Amino acid sequence: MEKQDTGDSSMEQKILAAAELLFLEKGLALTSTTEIAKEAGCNQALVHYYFRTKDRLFEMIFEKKAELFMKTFLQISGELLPFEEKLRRKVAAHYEMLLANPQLPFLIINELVTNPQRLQGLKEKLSSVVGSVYREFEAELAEEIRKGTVRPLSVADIIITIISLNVYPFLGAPVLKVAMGLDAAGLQERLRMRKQENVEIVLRSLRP
Amino acid sequence: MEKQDTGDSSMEQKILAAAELLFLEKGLALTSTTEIAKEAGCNQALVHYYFRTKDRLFEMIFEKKAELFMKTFLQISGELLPFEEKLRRKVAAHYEMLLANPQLPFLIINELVTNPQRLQGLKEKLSSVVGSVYREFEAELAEEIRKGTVRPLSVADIIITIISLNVYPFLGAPVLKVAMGLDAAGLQERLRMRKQENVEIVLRSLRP
DNA sequence: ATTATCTATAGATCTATAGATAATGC
DNA sequence: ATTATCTATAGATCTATAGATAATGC
Repeated sequence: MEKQDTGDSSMEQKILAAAELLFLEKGLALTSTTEIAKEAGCNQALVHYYFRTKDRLFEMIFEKKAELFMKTFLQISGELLPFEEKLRRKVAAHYEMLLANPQLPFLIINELVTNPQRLQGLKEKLSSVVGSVYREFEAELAEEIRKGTVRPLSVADIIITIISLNVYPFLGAPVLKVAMGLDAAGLQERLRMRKQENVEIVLRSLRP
Repeated sequence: MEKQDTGDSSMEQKILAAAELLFLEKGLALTSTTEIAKEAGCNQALVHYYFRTKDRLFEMIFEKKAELFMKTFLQISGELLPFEEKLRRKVAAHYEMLLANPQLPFLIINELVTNPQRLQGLKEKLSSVVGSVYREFEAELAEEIRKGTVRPLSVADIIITIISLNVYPFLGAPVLKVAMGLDAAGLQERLRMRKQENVEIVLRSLRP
């Protein structure tokens, strides 16, 4: 038998996992280190022993999640596909990332609204990667507009459309749930079906 | 000279206004009664004298705002207009309400995610009014679908589309600002231009 | 008299650290 | 020896209330 892998079960990892769970649920301000310790199964001092401050712990989790949130658009690029098909896949991939991480939008929006200076760090971290993809998409879009297969639109507008359609249902989930009288399973089902609808709406929004 | 109108300048009103300002900015949890008092220009005990608990004060503001947020769709109904024109106006009116209250979506989403039981009260308060408008819209939509002027879609899907497109830009404002390198004025400008685009996308999403 | 406002404070957090003890690796 | 974990606590909030004083309405 190999030595048991402690990578996921060491107390440090347990604290990280507990913090992620709670931060995703309630955000930074409403989660106490006492609660994190309880969830992880240790005392509160240990949280500080490993991560020094609550803010540093949060930052580690937040940066990882924010990167995930913002980088999804990159995944499909580079492949040799027609514009429409590539876009279709990007929208779907973004939506699938959200289905797998439904609490992500809340974490990010909540934190960036209440604590805008956290954006600065993110910006520097992401601008180089995001910038190149943005320019690639911009060039492809210009070509489509020139050919007349897409109506004149800015990249920014298209991205806002995609993110709005994909992200909002997850942010508004509690409202949707009550407004439509759904339980957790019904909500899940509805969210799953929304993917195709979003792809469809995005494509329609581009037609000349 | 008339006696000065104290309706807006009484300390009670000042506290309410200060609380609204701060709750909209940071939500319930991050706003202290001490801060509200300071903003209103009194001491902290007075906040409790008038409103007993922070939660009751929050609830008064929240319910008013939530009603505003959810009732906008009602405004255009009843008028004798073709379906498309009515929808056009509803989407625009909803967006204009958001332009006038850009922090509203954050307040509501933030609170409903972190404190879902607050939904119960809202549900009872709104279901009767919202229900009737919903059914009216449902009937009109069914008629359009029968005529073949709108592709088969559920009311729920259309409402999700509208709310997603309209609400998200305001929730994501901090991200947009950084992502596009805009200042406050540039953001304002971009948000204003988005109204027409949203109306356009909604109408395109319905075509058969 | 009643209502509005203030000062002071009890009691409940919560974060971060100091210092003691237990576990581990050499 | 070093690292992990615990207990205890200082110091900083923050909410809510009690009780004193000032302002107002009759």
